[in-house]
Amino acid sequence: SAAETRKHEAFQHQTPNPAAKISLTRHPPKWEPPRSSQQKPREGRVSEWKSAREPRGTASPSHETRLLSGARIELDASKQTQQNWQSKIEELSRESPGKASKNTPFCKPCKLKWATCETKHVTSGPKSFSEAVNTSEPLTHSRAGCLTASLTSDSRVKDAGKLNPDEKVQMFEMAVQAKVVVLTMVYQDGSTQLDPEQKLTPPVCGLLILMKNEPNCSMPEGSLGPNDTLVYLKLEHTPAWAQQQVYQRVLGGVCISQLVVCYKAKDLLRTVLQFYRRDLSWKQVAGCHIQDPQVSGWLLDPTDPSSCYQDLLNKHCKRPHLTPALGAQKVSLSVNLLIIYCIRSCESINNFIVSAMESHRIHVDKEALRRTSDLLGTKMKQLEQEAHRAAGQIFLLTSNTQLRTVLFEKLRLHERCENKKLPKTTGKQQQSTSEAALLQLQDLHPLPKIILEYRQLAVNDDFLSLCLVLTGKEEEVVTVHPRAMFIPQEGCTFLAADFCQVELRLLAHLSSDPELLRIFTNPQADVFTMLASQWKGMSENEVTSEDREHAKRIVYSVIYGAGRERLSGILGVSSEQASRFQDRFLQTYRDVQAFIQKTIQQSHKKGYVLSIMGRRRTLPNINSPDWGVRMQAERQAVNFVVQGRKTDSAQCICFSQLVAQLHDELLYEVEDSQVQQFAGKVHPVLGKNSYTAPHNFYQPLTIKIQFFSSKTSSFT
DNA sequence: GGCACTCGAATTTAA
DNA sequence: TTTAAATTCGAG
Repeated sequence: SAAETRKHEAFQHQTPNPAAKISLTRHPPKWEPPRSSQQKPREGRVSEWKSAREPRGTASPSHETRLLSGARIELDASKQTQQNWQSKIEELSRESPGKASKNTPFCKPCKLKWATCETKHVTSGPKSFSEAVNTSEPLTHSRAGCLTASLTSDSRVKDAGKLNPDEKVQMFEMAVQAKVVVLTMVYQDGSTQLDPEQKLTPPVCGLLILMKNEPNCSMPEGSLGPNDTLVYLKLEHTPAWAQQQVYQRVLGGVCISQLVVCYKAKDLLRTVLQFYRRDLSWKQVAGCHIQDPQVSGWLLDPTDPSSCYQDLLNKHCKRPHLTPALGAQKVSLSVNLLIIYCIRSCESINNFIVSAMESHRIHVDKEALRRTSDLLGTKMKQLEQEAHRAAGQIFLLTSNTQLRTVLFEKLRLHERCENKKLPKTTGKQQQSTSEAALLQLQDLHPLPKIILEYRQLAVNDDFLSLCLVLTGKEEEVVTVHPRAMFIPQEGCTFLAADFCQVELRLLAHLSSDPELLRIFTNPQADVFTMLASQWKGMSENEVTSEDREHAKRIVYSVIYGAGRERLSGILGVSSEQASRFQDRFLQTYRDVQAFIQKTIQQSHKKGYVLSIMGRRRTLPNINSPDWGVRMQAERQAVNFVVQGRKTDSAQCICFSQLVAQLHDELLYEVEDSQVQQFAGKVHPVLGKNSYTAPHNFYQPLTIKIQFFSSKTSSFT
């Protein structure tokens, strides 16, 4: 489904620069992304990425392949999806040759089969989704027709398409008056959202809707109450009045007091948002109240969320359930959804935020992307050659297995650093090629440094600017701005809000440790530097980057409950030293230790822990007789209290189009006229144009701000 | 036997 | 040391 979501747009997440906390990217005037559907879609936007499609395992992949792997993967997936659908459709065509010969999917603009059409216009432009849908529409007719026949052979299922006007009116009234609406998407192959997930989700052809007026669970399984109605509604591109009503009913939040239940509601919302892109905006979806049994199941037991609907039933539904014929089975399944509703105990979180986010499209500055791509490609090629030279052999730089062989079997670097402890891999206890390991080795041989630099380009994308020294004929220093390559909608601005060191702030807030709190009184300072100076007892100027890194690692280790062995592996020091660091930290911040102990104690007593938003995590193993199992549960308890609320915070702030969420950073697209107002909502400090922190918090929600202008490529 | 695809294990990184 | 995601690579 992710591939489906992204198949029409080159869309890429960027990780934040730790220094840039809120940045605003103004819409560059020279770019005019096509907004109206009348405009011609931009052509060939992604075609030059074709070369990036390469089979895995190629010994010496082209550098385009290595670049910006996010985009490559998405396009790759898009092509795969098309080809697979193509073969699937052809398969279906063989089943009914008469009709299907006309249905071979053609790429409309160039009249070629999808599989042979190399031009990517199918995958670009605002109309792409509907085009894709329309292309397979004849198929929808034939298959859905047969499906409808099998559904409507059950007299209880009404086909909305075959109702006479009076019945339609009746149905509409039912939809409005129903106390509960339960629904599921029906796919072209006759499966529904309740069936186990398939490798490739087939196109949606309609909805099966149960309008229930007796929302009790005492009905015999599979039977409808006298006032209940079951309707099959075909998904059509032009919203008919009935559909409009239903979707309004379902999505518009018209009757908020009434309940809509849908298993995997996010997929439904996303499908509807994409299908009715022109008629519906995310804002209309924002108010809907959908209960999602999948989410409820996860909330009830986050450790072991049921993988499919059947799992969920087996786990939470005590009744034995029958397996009747197809039509009846659908009824039974829908009714079972109601059973789940009856035993529900948690309020569903806002699926719509995620579905709106997943349906959103971001335009990319194709030229800038290509330039950057070439630039990074050149640099990486150089590094690759350097690495091969340093190693004395050709190997794949991205393969840790191959790198391990070169570093430790060929060069035997580990034998030359007996005084240092090199990290081992968690599983097999092999020599690690992680960053920590390479840092230890970098003075012994040129190769580790080259790999580190290479990984910075290939793996780490958490930079906003980077200087490249191209050692070609001339040396050249270039600055790259990955964020400048993404274009907001016209009249809009990207606004990125990044919580600064949320975990540490939350730890300070929860433990009320005076020393830790003191660190946050100075909003300008770097917390980890201050932390290092505080617990190592040196002045801030004396703190080296190594000290700072140690401080950072220790914070996380303490939060997650690492032992000294693990910590020594992370820091690259002896376990005695690691143990001393840890003791020192806990002595400096005594209330932190007290908080951790209190949390563990309470989890033992109650069997669960709560996040600040009141979300509960049950810990079945917290009183296990097995020491290892119990300790793991204790670590999970502390971890959930501190970490489990980042997600909660993300759910709290949503007044505008949330475009992406990455860990503790939220990216919004905001209308220019509302930027200031919105920034004020995200960050009260910005709204007041003052840096005074709100005094009712220990700053756990402080967000630093930075404006980034893509015009001048600079920060303010 | 070659080739494409899928899956799971192992490794690495981020927060 | 937790959770989540991305990637390689061998096996089917």
